[in-house]
Amino acid sequence: MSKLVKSSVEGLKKAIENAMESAIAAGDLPEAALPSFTIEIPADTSHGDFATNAAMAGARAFRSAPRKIAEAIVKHLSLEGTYFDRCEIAGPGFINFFLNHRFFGDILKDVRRMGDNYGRSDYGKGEKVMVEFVSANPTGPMHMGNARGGALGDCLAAVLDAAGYNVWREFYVNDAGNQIEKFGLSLSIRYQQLFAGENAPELPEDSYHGEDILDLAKAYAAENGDSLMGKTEEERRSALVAFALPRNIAKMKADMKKYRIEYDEWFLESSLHKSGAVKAVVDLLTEKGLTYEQDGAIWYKGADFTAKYAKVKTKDDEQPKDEVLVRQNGNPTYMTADIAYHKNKFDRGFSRCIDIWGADHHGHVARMKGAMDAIGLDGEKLDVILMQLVRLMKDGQPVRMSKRTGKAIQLGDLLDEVPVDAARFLFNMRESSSQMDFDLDLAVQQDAQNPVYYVQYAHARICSLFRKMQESGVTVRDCTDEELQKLTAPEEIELIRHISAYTDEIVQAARDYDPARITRYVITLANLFHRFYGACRIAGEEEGLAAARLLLCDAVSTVICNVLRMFKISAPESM
RNA sequence: GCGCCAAUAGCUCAGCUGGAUAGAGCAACUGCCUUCUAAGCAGUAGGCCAGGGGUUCGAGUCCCUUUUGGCGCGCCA
Repeated sequence: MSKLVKSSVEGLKKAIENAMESAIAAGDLPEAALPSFTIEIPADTSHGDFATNAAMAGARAFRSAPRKIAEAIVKHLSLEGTYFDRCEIAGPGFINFFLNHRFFGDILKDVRRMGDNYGRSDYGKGEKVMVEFVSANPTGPMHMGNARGGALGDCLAAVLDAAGYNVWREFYVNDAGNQIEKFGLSLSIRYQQLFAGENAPELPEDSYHGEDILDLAKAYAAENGDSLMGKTEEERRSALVAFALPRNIAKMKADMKKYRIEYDEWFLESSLHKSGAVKAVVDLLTEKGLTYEQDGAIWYKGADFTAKYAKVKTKDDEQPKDEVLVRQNGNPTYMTADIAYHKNKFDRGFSRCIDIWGADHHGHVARMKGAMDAIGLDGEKLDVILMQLVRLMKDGQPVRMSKRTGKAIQLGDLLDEVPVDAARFLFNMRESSSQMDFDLDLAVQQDAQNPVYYVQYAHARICSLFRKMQESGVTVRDCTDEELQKLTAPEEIELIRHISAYTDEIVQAARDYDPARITRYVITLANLFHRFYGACRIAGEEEGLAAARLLLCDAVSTVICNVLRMFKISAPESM
């Protein structure tokens, strides 16, 4: 919360508690432990600026009707030294509080003073947190789901940063394991098909059928000819993977950069295998007596650890299954590497790790958290955000997005068509837990009906207004309290009230891992501004009032810019 | 079968740890530019918050259940 709002709310809470104590002492309320109650902002402003349910919450403790309790509280309430100048009892027993007008002026002064830093807080106390997101397989191009994950992860990281966390963005590259095997196989067959025609093997059903594989094989052939035809299958695959993988990774980096996402680190899974960290996990679990061998594979006895984070199966015949750590063929599974990866993260000093996964990975969540406990870490410190998958809609019809069909719209294609501003904004309008349709037609529309333009337009309008005022020598300036008192129109008050909530919105978005909250916030801010703009004029008004309104516009501009900058969306000065 | 996510206006979705008369944007209809950007504003209309139980001062919100949709339950990742 901004300091002003915070001190107002905390001061109010204290005042109410004091009032209850006084009421008890005076015999107006029976002896009882003080109930816990909340202070909230009423939806309807005629119910005051803040309201408390203290009287209703205390109905049971004080064994009395809420309105009677409210009367006792109000009788002993002192608003001395707070921003509130009156209160009233309403409805079933709410006590509504009305802010002194001085509060609104002070908010504007606060915004002007803090500027780019308005909205930032020390809520996170500098805690080191990692947000790992996208982490797409490097075996093929990124898709729509990665576009949502990218916008979500990057903006969540930005929100955490603004809320006072020390944030690290990371991309985990699965450049090892089965998928890479399959990648090599697919490349090898495509390569052979280029030279051997009908004599070449067919692509197996479960390999990669996308055009990108063929393109990579062709690119290799163009540079190196048919030299691999005479080599062994193993040599051919490793040469092709060594050629293709860096290209795919470079493409992912380029796409992410185009999407305005800069990672602190691209972490290679292969490094965990090379360093022995994966094997060390198996050894560690074995030391703890949590492994056994069966059918030539090494298994993890993790059912009890997993159970802590998942609902336990009720039926006796459905025991939670153990997991394979090392396959019969000697290769560790994805899970083993992932345990090693998360151990590595915590070893690097992150006190909290946030992973953004597609909803199709939800079965993995409880296992990974449990595994953290199993290796002596704390599964509670691993937070997984499950993102429901995106459906791409075009002409009202869903477009399929399978990597293997080769027909799917890829992230790169999307960014060629859709402006980055629009993509980042639209993907952050829905909270991660809801399935969403991405309307391609709407996103591509640059002129109208696209919410990102609604917000940008509010900013451009303010800039234009400033230019206009500048022509007659008027610029934004500090205002006296007396001048700020002139902002009394409902449109002005509503707008300032919303501005005052910004810092708290960021804290809540950080707490809930929900950056979409800020997107909605800024849309509402734009809406309130447009209403204000329609109702209140500046040019031609009395000088003091004009100056106060100009300061209000400046505060709106500051908040819109701060949001858009945080989300890496441009804020044009004219449209 | 078991589990995860969801179900709110014609459509897409908000609704903050349970609060007062359930909101917004599209779409529809009616108004508003000789004055700061009409990419805007004001207004009208639109609802058994999927159904049914329960918890309490009070439920769209919490619990149980039914129905419907999406996604999982691999020596895949």
